[in-house]
Amino acid sequence: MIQTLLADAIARAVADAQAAGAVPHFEMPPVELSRPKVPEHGDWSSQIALAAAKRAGMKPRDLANEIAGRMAEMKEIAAVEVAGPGFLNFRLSHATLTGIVGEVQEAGANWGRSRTEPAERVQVEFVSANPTGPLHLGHGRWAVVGDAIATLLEATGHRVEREFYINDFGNQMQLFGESLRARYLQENGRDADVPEGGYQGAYMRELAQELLRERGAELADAGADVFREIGRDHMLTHQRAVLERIGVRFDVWFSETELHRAGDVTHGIEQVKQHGHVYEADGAVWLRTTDFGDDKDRVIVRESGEPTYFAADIAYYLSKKSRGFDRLIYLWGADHHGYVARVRAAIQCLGDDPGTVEFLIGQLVNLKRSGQPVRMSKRTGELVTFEELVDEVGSDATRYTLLRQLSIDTPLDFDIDLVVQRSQDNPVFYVQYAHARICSIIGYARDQGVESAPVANVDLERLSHPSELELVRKIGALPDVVATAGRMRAPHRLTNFAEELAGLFHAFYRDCRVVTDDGSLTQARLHLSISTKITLANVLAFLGVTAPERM
RNA sequence: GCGCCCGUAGCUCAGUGGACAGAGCGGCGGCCUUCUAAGCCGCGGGUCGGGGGUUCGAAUCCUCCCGGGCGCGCCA
Repeated sequence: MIQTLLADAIARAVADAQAAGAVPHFEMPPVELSRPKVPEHGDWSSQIALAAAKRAGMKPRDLANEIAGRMAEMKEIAAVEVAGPGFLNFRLSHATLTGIVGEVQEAGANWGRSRTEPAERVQVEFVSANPTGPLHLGHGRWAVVGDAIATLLEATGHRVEREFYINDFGNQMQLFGESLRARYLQENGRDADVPEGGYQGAYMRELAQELLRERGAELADAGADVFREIGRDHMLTHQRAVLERIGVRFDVWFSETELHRAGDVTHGIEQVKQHGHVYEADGAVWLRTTDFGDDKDRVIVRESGEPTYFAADIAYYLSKKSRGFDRLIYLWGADHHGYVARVRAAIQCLGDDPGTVEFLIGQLVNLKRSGQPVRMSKRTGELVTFEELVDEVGSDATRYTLLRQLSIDTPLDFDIDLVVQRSQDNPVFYVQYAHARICSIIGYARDQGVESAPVANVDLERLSHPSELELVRKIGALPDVVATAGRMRAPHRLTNFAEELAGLFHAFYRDCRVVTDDGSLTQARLHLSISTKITLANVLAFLGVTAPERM
């Protein structure tokens, strides 16, 4: 890759200058290359001279000049200049630049992927909803984001497992079972009331009707826990189906109840006791999480002898740990951020390194319709489910919108009316349109009897128009963009890239006609189009969005 | 009160300590006998919430203040 080549060359130039006595010896900071915003600053730029000037005891510009003088001969570089306070600006040779078009085609579907050393085995846990109701938009956001982060990690060379933690234990589940039983009895014409604080939503009635269709009246005498189990399974099936529809698949569905049944929670409590940090007070068992920065200590076994949810969290962590991952990523909603400190503290109470565990906290989603907030409340049943949203909006637009502009730190406004519009308000179509347009051009060329020649036989150096070269530069940036997006767990960088790339393609389309009488130019532009198509398709694939051939 | 997050154009938001802070939308005005007008071009628009500090250099890091979101159970 170009930037590693340049970085190595810079390091070598510094070493040469030191050997020649032109530059004193000093410890080199890491060499970073970036793409300047303005074309006048070249294709790649490095601030190494500014960063190292102090250590070298030289003026930045002098140091930069020493480096530049030793790199001018490189065949990949057309020019290297020192600019501003001491930036090194590199302009690639025409052959190197246009050669990117060939690189892309060689890589094909792998264009944009890279390796990270060391490669890690990573688990990403996300969504992790209660099976007491349908998924809502918040869950949908985490589903899409978690999946995209997992995909990015895979694209940068890591091995990833996606896991859904099923919160199917405790009072809420019991209440859910009782509520379902009441609805079922009502459907059978019996007298029953949904308990105080129970689940009133319309979906509970539908679920009861579903049971009636499947099982008739045979459950009339069954207890709440039977309904709890059956209801749980039905809700999970529904949740899984919606997730499938937006292309999110989990490798593991992990049940909290199973954790209890297998004795792992009890075992986990024993294990944490062995590390100290545990004491008894007020009849309960506490973990001294304040030893590791938590606000207050936390109960792990209640006065009643029941383990707390937190105890299950510890057991769950131990389960993850026992499965041998190098890194654990938890993706939680903002409403759970208060738990980060205690889980992290618990990990330290177990003597483990919290550095291998990441907690990504995402902000909430405000659903709007024509600018007006849509109220969502599970209890009253007045809610827009994620499924209804996908019905109305479609998978591509849903995914894209949820991934876009998503530093997950920012609350997201999701306006249904804007998202369903097939217009400029909706960037997903802008990007998809560029892809479809390219397909159309390739089809047109074929109709004109122009088939693309093997890229090795094409004179890519015929590409010279500014719009062509800008497009090539953008295409060449994909591996770097993917690597950064993965490292920063920031999939929205890919939507930004996709929109910029689409924009540059449209500019190219405006300025440069692909199919002309000039045979070699036609081939060069056709291959530029093909490489753009590959790049767009790969980005969209990383985002889980389709790349249509026609629109 | 304490903790975490946020505050960038009228709106929604990009911006990994670097060069004059960007995009889309909205507003106005142009471009289809030529490869998809779901497109392109032009015009406007900013005390990067505010004050201090660190740095050769700050929207970015530190600190205080203002404004907003979320969280602070032996619930899950």
